[in-house]
Amino acid sequence: MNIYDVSERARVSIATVSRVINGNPNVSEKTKQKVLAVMEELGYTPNVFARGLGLNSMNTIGIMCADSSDPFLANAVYFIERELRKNGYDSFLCCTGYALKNKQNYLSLLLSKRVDAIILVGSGFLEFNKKDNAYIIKAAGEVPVMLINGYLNNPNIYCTLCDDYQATFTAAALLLEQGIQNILYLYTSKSYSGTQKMNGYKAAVMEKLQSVNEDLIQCCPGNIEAARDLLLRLSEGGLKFKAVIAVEDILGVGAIKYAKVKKLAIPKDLSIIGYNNSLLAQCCEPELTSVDNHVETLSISTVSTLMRVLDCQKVPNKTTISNDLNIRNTTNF
Amino acid sequence: MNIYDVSERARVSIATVSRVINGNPNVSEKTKQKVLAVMEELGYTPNVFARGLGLNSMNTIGIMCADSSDPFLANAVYFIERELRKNGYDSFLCCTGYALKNKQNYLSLLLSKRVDAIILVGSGFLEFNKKDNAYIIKAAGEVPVMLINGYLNNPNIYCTLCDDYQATFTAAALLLEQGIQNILYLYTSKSYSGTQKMNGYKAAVMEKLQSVNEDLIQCCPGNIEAARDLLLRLSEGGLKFKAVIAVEDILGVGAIKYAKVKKLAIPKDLSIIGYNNSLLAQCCEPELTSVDNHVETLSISTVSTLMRVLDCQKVPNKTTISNDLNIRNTTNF
DNA sequence: TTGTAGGCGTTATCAG
DNA sequence: CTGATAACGCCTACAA
Repeated sequence: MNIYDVSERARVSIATVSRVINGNPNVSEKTKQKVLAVMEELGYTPNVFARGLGLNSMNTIGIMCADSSDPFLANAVYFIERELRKNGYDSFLCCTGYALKNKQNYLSLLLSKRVDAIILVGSGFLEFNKKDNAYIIKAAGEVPVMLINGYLNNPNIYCTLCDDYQATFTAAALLLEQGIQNILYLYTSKSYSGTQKMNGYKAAVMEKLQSVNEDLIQCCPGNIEAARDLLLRLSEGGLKFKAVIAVEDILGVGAIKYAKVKKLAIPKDLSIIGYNNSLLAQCCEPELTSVDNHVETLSISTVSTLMRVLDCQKVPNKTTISNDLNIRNTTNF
Repeated sequence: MNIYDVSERARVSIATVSRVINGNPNVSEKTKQKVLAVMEELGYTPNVFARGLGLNSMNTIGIMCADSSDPFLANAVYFIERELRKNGYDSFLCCTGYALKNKQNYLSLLLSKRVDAIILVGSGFLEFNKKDNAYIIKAAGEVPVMLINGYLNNPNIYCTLCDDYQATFTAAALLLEQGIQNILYLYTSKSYSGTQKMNGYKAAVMEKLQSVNEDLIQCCPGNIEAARDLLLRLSEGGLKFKAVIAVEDILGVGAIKYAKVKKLAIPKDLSIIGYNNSLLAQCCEPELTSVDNHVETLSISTVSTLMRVLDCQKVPNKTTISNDLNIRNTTNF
């Protein structure tokens, strides 16, 4: 079943069929209807390979995401897909994991599939060591690369970020204003957005207290038990803290579990602020105050920027989305 | 940059280059090394379109998933992707939403991309009205279709399911054995797996009590507030229940929130069992007893079945994975 | 072991 | 408005 079958049955040339398929106006209405009818009758669909061979494009965007079971990333992917669809683009999704080698492999795999652009979802794609980002910059030589929550100032790379610095700055400032001085900061990685968040926290503390206690800045694996146990150890080690700011809701939940073990009242003895405003924040008890980073807006903005890039319009290299605090019951705001 | 450039530079024919690319043994080691070196030097990658045009395959599997922000589905997609990768296949992911029309569109879109098979993740793809499943059966005429948590007995359709009937039967039986007779059953839809779950519940109740009180079977949208409010309304309407079996963890969390409002002790006044053993079950307080439906096993089994199908082996039309109860603190087991 | 040539299904350029 | 024909890049008989 190909264009020849259609042309034969419709008694026209394949060129005419091709014109009808592609909405070329240089076809008489009558011929067009005839061809359309035959295509319908035969259930004909153009072969994407043959088409791609000529056009060298499949109208497809590659999406990379380190872990689609991370609720924040999953949401972002969902919205991005939806927006791409609206614009007539399909997408490949790759769940790469966090290993650099894998990320590189998947990226070249996508390029080898001749995608029209690549979207990297989540700050996990930017390595601390700048040399390790070379593969992204190289890819941008072939197709536009969109970065969500990461920043790389290079040609053909476009970044959309939420203002993580402002978010943790505000969160810390609110706690400090209540007279809470020992704020424990829990982070998982020093990615670009991880660094932004930490800087926001430090700046707020600096502004109010003129110095930062590095003991209050702790790295922790991203699961409930690890966070809970880390806090228990720190507390037993003599560290004093009256509040926790966590860079992910799941760590915030860990802090709640810690409070439960130690029989601390929330927020009286311990205030807790999570990040991402995910479902987890509503599930726990008490419900978690959390930074809402507007993942839907972020996704929509990314896709709309990409569409303009593909349309050869001039667009800014960096777009920042503000975020705000969703206040629930783990803080006394 | 194409096969001709390579052949020219390596001073061999394109056929030889093609042989090297495809690992054909009929190439002298010396020639092979020369070609390999040139390919490396030029950074050559075969064009997938040209390749697909001849072979009519891209080594790509289409995955459809109603909502990748649903934790259960997101997990399944993650594992499926991983397994496909291991087997040398790439994948398209489509997040279709729940509207029939969209599902149909995405399916034909995937077929038009010439995927080698299609995996439908989640019971959300089987409609109650059998006629509405015709598009799936039709697709199976072109490529193998894998169904996860759905069952359709048709040629070229292969189903992998968790034993939902057994799961709810066991859950209900355990509660009944404790003397709890009024078990409220919360479901979200009458999909295939939804029906299986309900039948399991009913069978257990029938066996013990010889009759089922239909008032105890309630449909509820899949979010915390809806579940909480529904239970509040039912309770105020005079309905008595000492336990809740929910077909999703999120509804179980809703039940916990309900108990909190009514100041009911868990599990003393109200036992609750969730489903999927998701992260949510660990986040809430008390932590939720939940059916673990082994999503990783389910995914692995699906992909391995698919690989055998693509390898033209004879495989069963239906594979069932057993599941078990992860007992936490919302029950007194 | 290597090379030649035909075919895969479209699109696009010309010529009519 | 329509048709013939040359790309597009690869694979694979078949021939040497």
